Amino acid sequence: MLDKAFDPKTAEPRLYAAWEASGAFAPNGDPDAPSFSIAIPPPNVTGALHIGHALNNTLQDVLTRFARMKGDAALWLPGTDHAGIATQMVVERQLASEGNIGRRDLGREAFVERVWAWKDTYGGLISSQLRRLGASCDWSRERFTLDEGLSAAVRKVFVTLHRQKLVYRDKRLVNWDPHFQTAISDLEVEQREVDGFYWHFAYPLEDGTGEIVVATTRPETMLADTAVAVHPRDPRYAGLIGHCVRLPIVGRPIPIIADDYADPEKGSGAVKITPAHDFNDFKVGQRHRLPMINILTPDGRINDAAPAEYRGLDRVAARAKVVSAFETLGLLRAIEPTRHAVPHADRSGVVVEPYLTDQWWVDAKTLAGPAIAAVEDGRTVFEPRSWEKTYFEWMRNIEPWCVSRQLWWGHRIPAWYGPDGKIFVAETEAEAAAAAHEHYGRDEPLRQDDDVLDTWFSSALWPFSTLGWPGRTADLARFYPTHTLVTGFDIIFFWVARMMMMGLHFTGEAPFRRVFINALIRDATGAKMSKSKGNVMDPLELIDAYGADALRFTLTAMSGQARDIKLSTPRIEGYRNFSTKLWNAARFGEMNGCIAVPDFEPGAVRGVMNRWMLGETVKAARTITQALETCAFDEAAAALYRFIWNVHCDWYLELAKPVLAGGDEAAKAETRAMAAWTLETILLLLHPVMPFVTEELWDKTGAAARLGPLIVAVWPRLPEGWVDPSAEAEIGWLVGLVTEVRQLRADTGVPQSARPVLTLVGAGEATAERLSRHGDLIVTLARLHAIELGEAAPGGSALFVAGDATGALAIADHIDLSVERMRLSRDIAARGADIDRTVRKLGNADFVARAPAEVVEENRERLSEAQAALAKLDAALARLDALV
RNA sequence: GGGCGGCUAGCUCAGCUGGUCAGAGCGCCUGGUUUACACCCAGGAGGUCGGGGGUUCGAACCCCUCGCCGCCCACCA
Repeated sequence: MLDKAFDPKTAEPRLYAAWEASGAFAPNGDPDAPSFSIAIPPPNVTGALHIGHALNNTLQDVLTRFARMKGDAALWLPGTDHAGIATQMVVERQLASEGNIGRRDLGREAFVERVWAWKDTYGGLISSQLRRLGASCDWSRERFTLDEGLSAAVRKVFVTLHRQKLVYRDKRLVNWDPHFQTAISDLEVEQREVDGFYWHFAYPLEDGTGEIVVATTRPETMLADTAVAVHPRDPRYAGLIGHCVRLPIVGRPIPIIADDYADPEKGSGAVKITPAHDFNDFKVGQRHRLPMINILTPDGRINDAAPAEYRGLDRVAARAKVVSAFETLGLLRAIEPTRHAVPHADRSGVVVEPYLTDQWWVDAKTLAGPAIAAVEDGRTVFEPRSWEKTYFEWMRNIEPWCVSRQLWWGHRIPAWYGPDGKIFVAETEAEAAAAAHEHYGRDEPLRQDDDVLDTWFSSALWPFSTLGWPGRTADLARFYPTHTLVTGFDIIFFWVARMMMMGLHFTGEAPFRRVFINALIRDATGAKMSKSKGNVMDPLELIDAYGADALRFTLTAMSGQARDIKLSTPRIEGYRNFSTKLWNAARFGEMNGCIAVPDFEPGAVRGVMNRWMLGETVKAARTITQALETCAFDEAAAALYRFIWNVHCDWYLELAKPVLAGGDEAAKAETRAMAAWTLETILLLLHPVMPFVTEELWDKTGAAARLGPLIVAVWPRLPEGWVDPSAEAEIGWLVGLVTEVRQLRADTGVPQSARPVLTLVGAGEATAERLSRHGDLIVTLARLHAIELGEAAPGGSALFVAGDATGALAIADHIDLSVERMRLSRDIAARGADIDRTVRKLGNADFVARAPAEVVEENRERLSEAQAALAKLDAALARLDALV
C-alpha cells in the first residue's frame, strides 16, 4: 500500500543514487541510436547552485531525459569552469581573512597551489547540488576547464591561431582594472550612471593672445594631454589650427589640431586629446601621430610622467588637486553638474581606466564571419529566434578580443620570450626552446609570459574540448556537434558567440544545432535577485520545502516567458500539490486492483469510456512530445497538468469508480487494465519534468519490475488511430450533461444532499441509447436520485438545454422560484445576445461572400443551435410563469 | 543615439500562422465528512485584451502613432 503522500526528502536521494549507480546517465551503447548531446554551461567552481542554474539545468535535464527515453544515445556532459578572476578573488579573500598574506607575498607557485587546494575542497559543491536537482549528467565524463586535457586544447588553439595570425601581441589601449591590475575585455566592463561634473578648463594660447576652453569629467587626465582638437570647419577656431596652447600645470606646449572628432555642437567645440587614456583620443592620436603619455601606474596612481607634486597620488586625489590647481590659476571657467555613465569593472566594481599596455589579442572579426554565416543559413538556430538579431548585431560590430589577463589562476599563455624580446609561441616549453635554438643558433634562456588567458577563452572550446579534442576520440565523432545549448541571454556574447567562432574554426562545424535562450529569474516583484537585496531564492531551500519535482515543474512551466520569470512560492506549492494529486491517483489505482496486464492491447478496449480515455491519452502524448521537441517547455507542462489533473483524475477516474465498484466483471477487468496502462503512460510522459515521483511510482506500481527503471523506459509512441471520435462525442455529451446539472444545482441553491430526479424530454434515439449506457454514471456524478426519459417535463422542475433534449430537474422542493426565474432570464439574455451577433454577421453580405465557407457554415450551425436552445429556455420560463 | 522585450481578470501569466480565444494557476466568494487526495471536490464572481488611429467582411492577434515599464549595445565634451 502506498503511503499517504510522496516524501521527497527521503525518496529523492535514494532514487538519485540508484540512477547514478545503474549507469543510466551514460549514453546507451546502441551503435545505431541517434546521438543527442548537451554540453552543460559550466558553472564557476566557486559557485553555489542559484535559481538561474536550477532553471537552466532543469531544462537541460528535461531534454536529456526525453531524448534518452526516445532511445537516443543521450549525453549530458557536466563540468565546471575555473573562473579566473572570480576564483582568484575568493582565495585572496580567504588569505586575507586568515592573516594578511597577499598573493604577491605568497608567490605565484604557492598561490596557485592554494587555489587548487581550495578547488579540491570546495569545488565539488555545485556538482552535488545539481544532483539534488535531479540532473542526469554523465558524471563519468565530468570535466574542468583547467584539467590536463582541456589545457592541452587551449594551448593547441592558441598556438594554431597565432600561427594563422589570428592571435597577436599588440600595444593598445585596454580596459584596465586597477584593483586586480589586469586588463579586461569590453564585455567585462559595465556602465554605471554616476553623478559627476563637467569641469570647463581654459588652456592659454602659447602666444598669450587668448585661450581655448575644454571640458572634461576626468580632470586628472589633462596631465597626459598632447593636443586640443577642433573641427576643421569650425569658424571660431579656424585661425588657431596649427598654433599651440600651453598645458597648465604641466607647462608643455601642445598643438591645436583639426579633426572631425571634435564636435562643434558640444561644449566649446574644442576637445582635449589624451591619447593614452581615452579610446576616442587614442584614435585621434594615431591619426595625428601625437605622443602617447601614460600617467598612471598599474594600481591607478599618478606616475613619474606627471609633475612631481602629483606623483604617487591616487587618481581620485589627483583629480581634486588638478581642479584646485586650475582654480588657483584662475583657469577654471565653469563647473557643470552632470549624470553620466562611467565604466566599472564587473568583478571588482572599481572604475576602469583606459590603459596603454602590451596584450594578446584575438582577431575576432575574422573568426566572426563563419559564425555569422552559420546562423544566417540556419545551421544553428536560436530559440526564440529573436535572439539571432542580438547575436548578429554584436558579431557584425565585433572588436578585437583582449585575451590576456594579468592574473595567476588560469591557462598560462604558451609564449616564451628570448633575451631580446623575441616571442616563441609553442605548445610546450621544449618546443619553444627548440624554436629559440633554431632562431639564435644556440640555447638561450627563455622566460614564459606571465599572463594567463581570459577564462572565456577556454570556455569557448568547451563543446569540443570536453569530448577529447584535439584527439580524434570516439566521443568527439559521436557527440559533436552537440544538439542543443541551453543558456541565458546574458552570456550570448561572452560565451555563445565565442563557442560559435572557435567551434567553426577548429572543427569546421557549428558546436550546436540549437541554442535555447532561457529567461532570467526575478523575485515575485520583478526585481533582480541579489544577495544585497536579500531577495534571493535558494533552490536548495525550495527543494527542501517542496521537493525537486515541484521546483522543476514550476521552472519548466514558467520558462516560456520571454525575458523574466517572476518566481513565487505559491506557484511552487501548487505544483507540489500536483505531484501529490498524481500520487493519490496511483493510490486509487492500487486500492482498486488496477494492475498492469502484461500483454494489454490498449487499442482493443471496448468500453466507451476506456476508448475515450485512450484517445485523450494519444492526444496528450502528441502535444507533449511536440512541445518537448520544439523546446516549448511551458506548453509541455500545461498539457501534462491538464491531462493528469483535469482529464485523468477529474473525469476518467470518476467515471471509472462506478465500473470498478459494479458487478460486470468483464468491464471491471478492462477498466482496471486501462487505468493501469493510463497511469504508466502518464508516468512516462511526466518523467522528464518530474523524475523522482514518477520513478518512485513506476517502481511501486510494479512497472519497474516488468520493464526496468523509468529513466530508461521507452517514450510512448501512440497511434493516432486510437482516437475514437464517436467515443469522444459520447463522453463529451456525458461530461456536458453532468456539468449542466451541477451548474444548475449550484445556481438554484439545491443542497448537496438533495437527490432530485432528472428527466430528459424530447431526447432522440441516440441520446436514449447513450442514457441506457451511462445513466447510472450520470446519476452518481450529478448526485441524482434517478434519470429517466419523458414526454413532458414533470411539474416543479427547472429546465435547461441538454443537447437535443430538454433537461428537467425536479427541484421544486429545494428551490426558490424567483432564483430560478433569474437564472432562466440570464441564460435567455445571453443566448439572445449571441443570436443577435450571429444574425448580424450572417446578414452581412460581405461576410458571407468573403469569409471562408467553413467559417460561414460554422456560424450558421451556431445560430441554429442557439435558436433551438433559446426556444427551450423561453418555454421553460413560460412554464415557470404559468406555475406561479 | 541604436536595438530588443513587455503592457490581457486582484496577482503571475497562456493565447502559435487574424474567424467559439476572451483562457489557466493563485487569490477571493458559495457549497461540500462523494470510502485516492482538504496539498481535496463541485460551482461562481471578475477583463471595453495600455491610449488613439488605420487595414479587413472580421483584430488581443497585422500596420501607424502615443504613453508608460524593463533590458542590451554605444556614450566619460
